[in-house]
Amino acid sequence: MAEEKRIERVQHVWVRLIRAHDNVVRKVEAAVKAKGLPPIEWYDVLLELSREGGRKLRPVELEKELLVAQYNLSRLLDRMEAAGLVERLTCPGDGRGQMIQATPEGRAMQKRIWPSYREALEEHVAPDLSEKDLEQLAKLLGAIGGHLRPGGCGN
Amino acid sequence: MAEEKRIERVQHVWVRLIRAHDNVVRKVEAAVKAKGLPPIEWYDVLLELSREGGRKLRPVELEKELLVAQYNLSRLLDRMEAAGLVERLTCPGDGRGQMIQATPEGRAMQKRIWPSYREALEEHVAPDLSEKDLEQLAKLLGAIGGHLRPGGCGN
DNA sequence: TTAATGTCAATGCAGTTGCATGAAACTGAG
DNA sequence: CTCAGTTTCATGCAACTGCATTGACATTAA
Repeated sequence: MAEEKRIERVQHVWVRLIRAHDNVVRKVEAAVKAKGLPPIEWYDVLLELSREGGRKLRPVELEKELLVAQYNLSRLLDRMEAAGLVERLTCPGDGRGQMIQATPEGRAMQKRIWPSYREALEEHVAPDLSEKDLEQLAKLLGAIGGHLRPGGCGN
Repeated sequence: MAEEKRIERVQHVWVRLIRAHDNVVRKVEAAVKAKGLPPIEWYDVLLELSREGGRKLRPVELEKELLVAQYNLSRLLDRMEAAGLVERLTCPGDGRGQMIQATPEGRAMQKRIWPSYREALEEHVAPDLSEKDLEQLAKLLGAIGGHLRPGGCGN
């Protein structure tokens, strides 16, 4: 019965987590796409590569930062490379690996995406929640997911 | 500056919402799949069909309940029908539509899935949160997503 | 009734994901 | 050094998704 009560609450969280995620992600993606900008994951890659004033990263590292499966990242980088936003450099000291680096176009694209992205977040992520609630929600969600670096524009 | 503070918090929520969702969904799906059971969306369909002691639903209605795109639902039902879990009946009074109904196998499958599903939820959704926190989290998430019916086993 | 419009569901196609595997390169024990 | 085991990244294939469209029927207005 204490058990019953618990599972019920867990279910509430489960259902609403999925619903909230769908709701928010769909809206933000739609807003960004509506401006003719690339998908959010592209931004995430570019953001990671722009940290600390621009850096090279191994795909393996990106994988961990971004929570993307290896084969998906491989193909995501294919697409971004084809679009001229990132380069694959040979990796000194490890012949298997590579270093991924944003091209100038990639950096420009990141800067170009950010305003729209930011606007979409403000508009669609919890527009009705108070500052206090936002903070509380972030804290509770943080207890569920692993840790993640802050988002933003990288500046 | 008040604006700055706000967007920062919004971003925290955004990032953690995605991270939490990924984390939880991936684990629950993996756990259920590991037992050779069908994907979660199949359960969701069967659950909806089992409410109120078993009912027929139009795809359009399922669509709204389940937050699935029309074309995806159409094909999801293809698969479930092929697996013998649901039937498409002709819809009296509307020649375009159809009524979806769980077969006996479908109802059996739903009952068979539930224990594993429940166990996975208990284990992977917020295992470290107190009852109070769960309730709070559900409330805050509820403010973000639209409303949704409770999950569970339908009994 | 008819014509225009709207709703329900299916489908072709291209793009994406998951899974399993493979090839190349690194590592470390002997 | 050599070989077994591991890590890094790519890829063939099947399944799934999103988008656009179609076809069938329903509804409304005239």
